[in-house]
Amino acid sequence: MNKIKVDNFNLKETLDSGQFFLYYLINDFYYIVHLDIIFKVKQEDDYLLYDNISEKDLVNFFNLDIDYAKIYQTFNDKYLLEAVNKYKGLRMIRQDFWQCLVSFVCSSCSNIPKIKKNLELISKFFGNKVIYDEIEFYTFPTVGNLIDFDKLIEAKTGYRAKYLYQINQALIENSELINKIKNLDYLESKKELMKFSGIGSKVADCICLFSLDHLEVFPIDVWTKRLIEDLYLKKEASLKEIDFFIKAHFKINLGIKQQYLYHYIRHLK
DNA sequence: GATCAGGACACCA
DNA sequence: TGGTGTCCTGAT
Repeated sequence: MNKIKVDNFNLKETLDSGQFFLYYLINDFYYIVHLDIIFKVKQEDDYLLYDNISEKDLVNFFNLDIDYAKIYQTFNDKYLLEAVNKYKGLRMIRQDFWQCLVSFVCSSCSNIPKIKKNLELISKFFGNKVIYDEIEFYTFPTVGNLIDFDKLIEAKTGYRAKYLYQINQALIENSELINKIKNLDYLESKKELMKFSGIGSKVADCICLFSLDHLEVFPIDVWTKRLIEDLYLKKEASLKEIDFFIKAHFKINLGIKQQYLYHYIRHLK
């Protein structure tokens, strides 16, 4: 078992914050499905115990090389401070682009348990079976493998099945597209993503933030819209007004602030 | 059964 | 640029 010291990191809050879905808590370890590898990790105070992943990849996955103490200094209002007080160590996960894309196409008009179920079934139907610690897992299917429409329906993805199928086909036909999108700036990559059916503004923003390192993106869904309206504006507002407020008020580290506020508001209920 | 949801799209004005 | 109906599924 490997061990690494961490600062400002909380494994549980990070995984449970609705940014990443394919993980399982078994015997105190989180087993994480990251493309074609399954690794496990457990937190003991300021240490992570981990196995089946290199230190470099672990640090990369959990963004452990980012100095969150500095970021917390930019938290500029009482709700952010309350949030960081409660959920200190919640970090952005640096996800794989493809796994992230599939996850957030599934997320439209859905909820976390259902997205998990969709992804588990997609892995089961299109991924490979792996036995790890005598437990059966399925890897996440690689790009181009979602070629059976009926199985996508069986994975309970509903009307999103055709979106997944079409996007997968498009990526087979244009193998350079992913690399191209990865190298564009935020607005350009968002524009490219939104050319796909099934990816609108919010889903594109999530993909940009969670897998393309565009950390200044603040995705606006009904939860974040509601929280800006309820906590800050004290009135209903259009998406445009909300967007304007967010940039003017939060200024920097928008993606990370969004994550803290989102987590905070979801646990108020 | 009916309604609603962490959204997108097509169509309309 | 903004408003409405429809799309699968699962929970209530």
